[in-house]
Amino acid sequence: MNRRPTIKTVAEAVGVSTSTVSNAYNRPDQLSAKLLARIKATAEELGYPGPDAAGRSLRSGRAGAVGILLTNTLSYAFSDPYAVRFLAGVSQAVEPTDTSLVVLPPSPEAVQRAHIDAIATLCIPSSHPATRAAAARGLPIVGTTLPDQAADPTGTDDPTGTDDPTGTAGPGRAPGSYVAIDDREAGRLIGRHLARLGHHRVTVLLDTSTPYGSAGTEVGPEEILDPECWARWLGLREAMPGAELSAVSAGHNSYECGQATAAAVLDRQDRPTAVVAVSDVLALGFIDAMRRRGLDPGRDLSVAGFDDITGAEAAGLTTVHQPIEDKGRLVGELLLAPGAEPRRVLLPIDLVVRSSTGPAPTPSRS
Amino acid sequence: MNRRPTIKTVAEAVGVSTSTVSNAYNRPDQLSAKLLARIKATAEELGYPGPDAAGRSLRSGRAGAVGILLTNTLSYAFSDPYAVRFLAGVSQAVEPTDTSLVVLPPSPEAVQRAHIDAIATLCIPSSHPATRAAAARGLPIVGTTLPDQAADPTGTDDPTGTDDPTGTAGPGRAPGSYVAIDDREAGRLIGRHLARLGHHRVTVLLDTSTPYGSAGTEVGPEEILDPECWARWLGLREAMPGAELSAVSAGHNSYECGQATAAAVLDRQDRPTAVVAVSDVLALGFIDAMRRRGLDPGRDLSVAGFDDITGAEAAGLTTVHQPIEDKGRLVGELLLAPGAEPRRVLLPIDLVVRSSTGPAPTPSRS
DNA sequence: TTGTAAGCGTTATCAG
DNA sequence: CTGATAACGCTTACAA
Repeated sequence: MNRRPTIKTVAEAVGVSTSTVSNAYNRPDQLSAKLLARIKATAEELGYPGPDAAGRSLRSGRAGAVGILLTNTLSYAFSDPYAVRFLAGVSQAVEPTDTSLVVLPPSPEAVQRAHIDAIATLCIPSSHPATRAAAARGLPIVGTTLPDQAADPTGTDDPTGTDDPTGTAGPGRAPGSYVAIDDREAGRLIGRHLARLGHHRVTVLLDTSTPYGSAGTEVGPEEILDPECWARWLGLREAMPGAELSAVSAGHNSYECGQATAAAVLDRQDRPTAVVAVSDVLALGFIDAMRRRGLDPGRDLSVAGFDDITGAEAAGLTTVHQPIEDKGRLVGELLLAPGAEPRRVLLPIDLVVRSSTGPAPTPSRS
Repeated sequence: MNRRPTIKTVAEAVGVSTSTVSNAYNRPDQLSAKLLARIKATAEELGYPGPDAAGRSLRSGRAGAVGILLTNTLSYAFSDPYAVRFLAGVSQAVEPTDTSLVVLPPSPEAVQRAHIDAIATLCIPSSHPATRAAAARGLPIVGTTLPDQAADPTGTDDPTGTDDPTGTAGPGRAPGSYVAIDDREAGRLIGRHLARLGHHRVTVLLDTSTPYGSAGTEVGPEEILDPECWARWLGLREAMPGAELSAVSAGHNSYECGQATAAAVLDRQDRPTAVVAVSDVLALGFIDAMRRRGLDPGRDLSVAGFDDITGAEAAGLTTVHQPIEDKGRLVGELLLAPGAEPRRVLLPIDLVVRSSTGPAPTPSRS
């Protein structure tokens, strides 16, 4: 039983040097057609499977893969429609280049061990240990949120050449590349919409993928400070200065958690007139729970979400639309071409009013 | 501007040998607590991000990742509910071990370059070039279909120690590890069900991820020979010996293709009394198209699918249930523990009769 | 067009 | 508990 054949085995068998064999795989045009054929043939014969991935990337410094760093468990990535859609977009971009996609749980260890050339962060703050691990490795990072001070809503696609070498922008690092929407503005859109409808008492459903509060618990505004994570909430508050806002932690970001949280919210004494979930999945779960109780979303209680995922339309959910798949695709493109200058892309959003929101009931407590 | 720090940089800075630094990361218990702390500290200080992935795996032979090889494009993986669910299962298994998940398009190149320790194939035949590439690399492979001669339906979970060293089993290779359902039996379940309902003329909707026929085309039975891919069809035929079976290629496996194919099938002169789609997505799309035309599934035409994905219940789709997520989880487990002996797991299936199938209309052509 | 030689960063082995 | 040494399999200037 021999050991697995290497480039050397093949070279010896053919009677050429290892570099020639290497070239046969990496620069086929540098060889005479004859030789190339002969090499490929004996390689086949010997059962040489082609250049070893580890050896190759140790030498070349490239891994041929990009990573997506998720907030939650891996399996979460496959249960959240938003994440799934986003990943589909990334795939579209990387596929033609024979680059593979590595999905990563939010663990610094996993990030360290991953064989990747660049990494994108999905809903995970830049302060998270796993994100830091990526930065420490010196990997090009592409974010999916606006950095800190919710930037000026200049317009779509603004790859300003204006580099900020001093990094005076935020606390610490200069904001890198990203593809994002203006989440704060999205919050404002919903806020203005609800205000216009006369809502004064609204509850916000937050997911607690980031460690603020725990499921079902009420969350005080002072805990919601990271603008990178809670831009939507901040925008909402901004647009409804007079309203009585409360926040409830819904657990993690899923349909089931949306359903479960409904119980807590609907039974409250001072039931709000509107509920805003930080994501559509949560909102859809909430709506489902309402219907099961015989409540009519938009009449008995207004519900709004964010993202406009598949299913939002069917459910009549008022939400803020964003081009999820495009976002993924653009992220994929940035991942593949990690230029020196950070690139920044701002995607357009739209308020989509459907039947789940309606005028606030008149103040007379039913 | 220095080059990126390595294990050596750290070793020199601390004044120890590289092996000690390596141990600090791989066998922390082999060091005095003091030294370990000192090493970690200077590593931090120097910005050493921990052992480099490429170097480490070149030396150790492990990549710390497993791959999933898909039939279709990468983005397909994220649009097919079956695949998504399966991947969620795999994730659950691998996540606790800090192993990452690499999703691979069906390209031999991608398989060769991938940094993985084992690979699972999802709906891709073992004869496919990409699968062969994996075999050539000597990667442990876990399949998700029964090898060739649809095995004896012994029961659930039958990790027979009975190795077949001579490989007399099939044409060529001995069947390796797999986690599968008896797809042929699944076909029989549907077939018997339809036969019992009096159906004689049925059309099968096939996806053409494997290169038999092209979208919308009628497919002759002689082309449908690979039992690994079309076990469901074979089982169906087996259970309906008297019936007039036709097969239609639906393009790829998606809701949209199911919808589109409906047009072709419903307009036919000799419209069948029942349609069996090889997957639920296809069937759900088909049903949707029927409803849009004012046709009532189960009354005007019976429709059945396979897999019992999320949404099948809501649509009232008759189908064969299989534990998709468990399948993924089990595959993940086999991937992590690639023993020498192939392990084989057969998962249980159930016919789930819902409203989309009903008695065949009486022979009088309406 | 092909060969030579020098590592890439790590870890296993074995000795101290 | 720590250190020296030798690979691991490959790529890439550069030289022939």
